[in-house]
Amino acid sequence: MNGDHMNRPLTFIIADDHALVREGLKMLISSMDNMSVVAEAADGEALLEQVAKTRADLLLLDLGMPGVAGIQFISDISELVPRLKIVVLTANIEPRTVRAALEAGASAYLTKDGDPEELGEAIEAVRKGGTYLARTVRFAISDPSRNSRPAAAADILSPVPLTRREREILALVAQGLTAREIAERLGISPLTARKHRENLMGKLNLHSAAELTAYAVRLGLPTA
Amino acid sequence: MNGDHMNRPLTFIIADDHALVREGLKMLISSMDNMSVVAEAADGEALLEQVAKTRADLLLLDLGMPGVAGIQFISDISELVPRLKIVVLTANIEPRTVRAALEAGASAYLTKDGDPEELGEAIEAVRKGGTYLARTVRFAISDPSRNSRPAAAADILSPVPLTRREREILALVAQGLTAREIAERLGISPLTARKHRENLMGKLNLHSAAELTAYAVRLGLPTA
DNA sequence: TTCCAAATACGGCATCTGTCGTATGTCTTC
DNA sequence: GAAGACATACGACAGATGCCGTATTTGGAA
Repeated sequence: MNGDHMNRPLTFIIADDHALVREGLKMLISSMDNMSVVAEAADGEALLEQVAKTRADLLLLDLGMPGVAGIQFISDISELVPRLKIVVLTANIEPRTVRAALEAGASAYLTKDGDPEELGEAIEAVRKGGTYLARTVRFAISDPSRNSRPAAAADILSPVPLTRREREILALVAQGLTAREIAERLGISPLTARKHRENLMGKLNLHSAAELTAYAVRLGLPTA
Repeated sequence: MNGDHMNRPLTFIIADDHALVREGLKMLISSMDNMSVVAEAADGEALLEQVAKTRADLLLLDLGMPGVAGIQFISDISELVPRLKIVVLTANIEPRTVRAALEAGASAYLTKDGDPEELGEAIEAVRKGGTYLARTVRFAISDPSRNSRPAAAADILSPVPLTRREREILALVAQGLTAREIAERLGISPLTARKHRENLMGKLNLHSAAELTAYAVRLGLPTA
């Protein structure tokens, strides 16, 4: 074992909206050599605050947090504090999301149902300046040609950037609101709300409110 | 009270589909006095196996597991092994679900975003033969000691048991299928599929496919 | 300043959905 | 064998949705 990383402990920020999960992760990380958790956050706002206040090396980020508009949040942070390595930790294994997270600046992508050992492997890889992908999502990137998905261009096509408004609409759809309710909530015409929804479905290659809802909930958008 | 609980450690089964979360919970519990985790399970089948094989005192059950048809699973287990105390651990805070879980035989109901201290409090309460409700869901139950007597108007919605077919339909709705697609999948008439869906919404007091989908996904039904 | 993407808004049309009925066959259970 | 729950099936009607257009305003980038 090389002793160079024995000097200064690696410092972590843990961002997850479930306190119990945070606690568990904290114990996991603290039980490793030379690792210490210096901050935690349960929502996007608190996270930004902690990122600014502490000088952590590594951010363990649950993509399913409230106030964390998914991918957008990653690019914001990695632009703001490039020094901070971001390890995404989520249940979402959609190729779209994995690609987008990496392109947004994440250094690693772990899934919650993966082998806990992967956490250590990911940390090691990231510490060395590399990247790491959970075994369960490697197929999403490594070999696109062997991916026998029928859904062609639309599905694959990379980050699928949603506009701010579209993300807002998506979150409301995920709560089960109709176009009319969304329109009322946002103070716009129902027809406009419908159009946004249409555009969303077009971009995501989905074809019903139910599919859109399932997608949004899986993405971790607030559903209540 | 007999002091025999100091001799033998309380034994746990941890059931959660996220390996990382399981690991975290295991460390949390192992760090407590006289507690030990004797088994874990990532899906319903494995859980039943472990329940039969080990003689654990306490089951920490994530309601969002695949193969765990929510509430039904709780009544099955508590009927099979009444000795085993069930602590529900989930993100779902719907009054309906809380009530249903308790009536199905759960001894405690914790939420993942609750204070980690609640885990200890719940275990203590359950060990003594009592029940425990997370602070965030206490509002859901007016009087936890009585559970068979309807009291308020809210009882119209109370723990409505879903039929097997309805749970099946619910899972398909959660995947974004339309009535017609569900009908094809199950080999029944689209009108029948619609009727099942209607009944579902009636029982759950929901009013759109999107709401139904959000509900199903939150319940942890498979969404892909 | 020009240009473009984003947000706004509207309409038509086929289809699906939500809500109300009614009805029949098959089980279990009493 | 009667009662009840469950699964099946159909119809009507209003409203919402999915999909196709078009068009105006606006704010920021080139």
